[in-house]
Amino acid sequence: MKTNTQTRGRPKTFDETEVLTRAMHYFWEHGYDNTSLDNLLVAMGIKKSSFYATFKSKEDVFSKTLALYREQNMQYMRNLKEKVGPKEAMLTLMNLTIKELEETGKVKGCLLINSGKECYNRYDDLSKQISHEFNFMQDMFEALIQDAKDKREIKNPKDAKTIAGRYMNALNGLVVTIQAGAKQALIDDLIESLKEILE
Amino acid sequence: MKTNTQTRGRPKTFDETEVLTRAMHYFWEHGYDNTSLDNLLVAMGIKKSSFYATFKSKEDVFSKTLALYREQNMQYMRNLKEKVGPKEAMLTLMNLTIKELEETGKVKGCLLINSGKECYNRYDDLSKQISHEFNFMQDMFEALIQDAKDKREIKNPKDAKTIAGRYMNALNGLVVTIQAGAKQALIDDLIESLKEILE
DNA sequence: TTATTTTTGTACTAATTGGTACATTTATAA
DNA sequence: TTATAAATGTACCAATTAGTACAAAAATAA
Repeated sequence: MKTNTQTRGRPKTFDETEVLTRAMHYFWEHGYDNTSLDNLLVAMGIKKSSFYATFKSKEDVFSKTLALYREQNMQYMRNLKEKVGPKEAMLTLMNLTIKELEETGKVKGCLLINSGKECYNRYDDLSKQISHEFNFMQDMFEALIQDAKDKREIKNPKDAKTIAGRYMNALNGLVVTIQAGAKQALIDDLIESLKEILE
Repeated sequence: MKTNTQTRGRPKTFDETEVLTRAMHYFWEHGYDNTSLDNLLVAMGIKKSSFYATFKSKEDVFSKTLALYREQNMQYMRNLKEKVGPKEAMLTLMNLTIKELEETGKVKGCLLINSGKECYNRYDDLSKQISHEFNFMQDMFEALIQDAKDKREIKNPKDAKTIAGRYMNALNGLVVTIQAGAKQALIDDLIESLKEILE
């Protein structure tokens, strides 16, 4: 069992997860196609030569950021649940979108949903991966709702899978509705309908 | 009042609305950015020179197809309502998506919603137009729901604007959920939830 | 020092993009 | 026939795209 990570030659100066996280945020903001390699390199803070020495391609990096997004989100939700309970953790997903809209006038939406739409029928491998990550996260939401039901935070008699599915569907709907330029009154009512689902 | 549309020179051989309709379907299938001018020309069935003699730019054509989409949809809904009543007309929107999924394994979604997501924060003029067309259609849906309520087809005591907003939101959510690769069980329940909104 | 590895810098490729220029052909009215 | 407008065909443009090649510099272990 050698823990000797010291190898000969110049040591790596950047952390792979760190640059992938930066890439993830750039893809999240701009989408996959609309992210040029040059801009991506600036966002990641590494040069083209280092990029291709570390990763296979732009698609490879995008794929890794999708996995990272799912992973970081699930970690975030686990922590949040410990702090504020499962129902409040679910409501936080919605509240983050509301806050983002109030503060910036825009919403980015879920990276997986955005990428699903963008890659649908165009990038087979990515689409399959997105489906996998999406269902993984959906299962986590279901578990959260089940937890909230067990704790009597949610009275809704429907089963957890149904509640989680409808809540996330309405939330993802809200994002595209905002992005299509809906009026505030409609947005406000959709927020109200989201709360009702978790009652 | 001269109705003499006959002008000197070679008469136009293509109908503007016809080629715009073809352009609309291509944009609907592939999105704005992912539609290259060359492919668009093939879809429209005209040559580049005719294209630029008739339209200003690719964006100009896209903008015109967005208006056309809204117009054709509203016309379609008007006719449908006369035939099957307002509630059934609304349900048809959902049924068309279900049928499309069953028959082709894919869903295109609403052109305005798709374009809203694609143009959001990138194409200012288009975004503004999309917002306009979207709210125009949303108002029509509200009127349809009101009609259905007046005819006692819908018992839901919530006001028409709320019901229309929630129904369309859930339907647009369903599309992105499918495109993200959701499992059939989730899709089926979301369809059930859509029906419940119109009860 | 020397071997090794990372990182950088520069130059390049081939393909694709939306759009322009312009001469030629075709179909009509006068 | 002649003037006119529509349509075609061909050639071009400058910018951008993801990705490659390779030499040089920098940082470490041995």
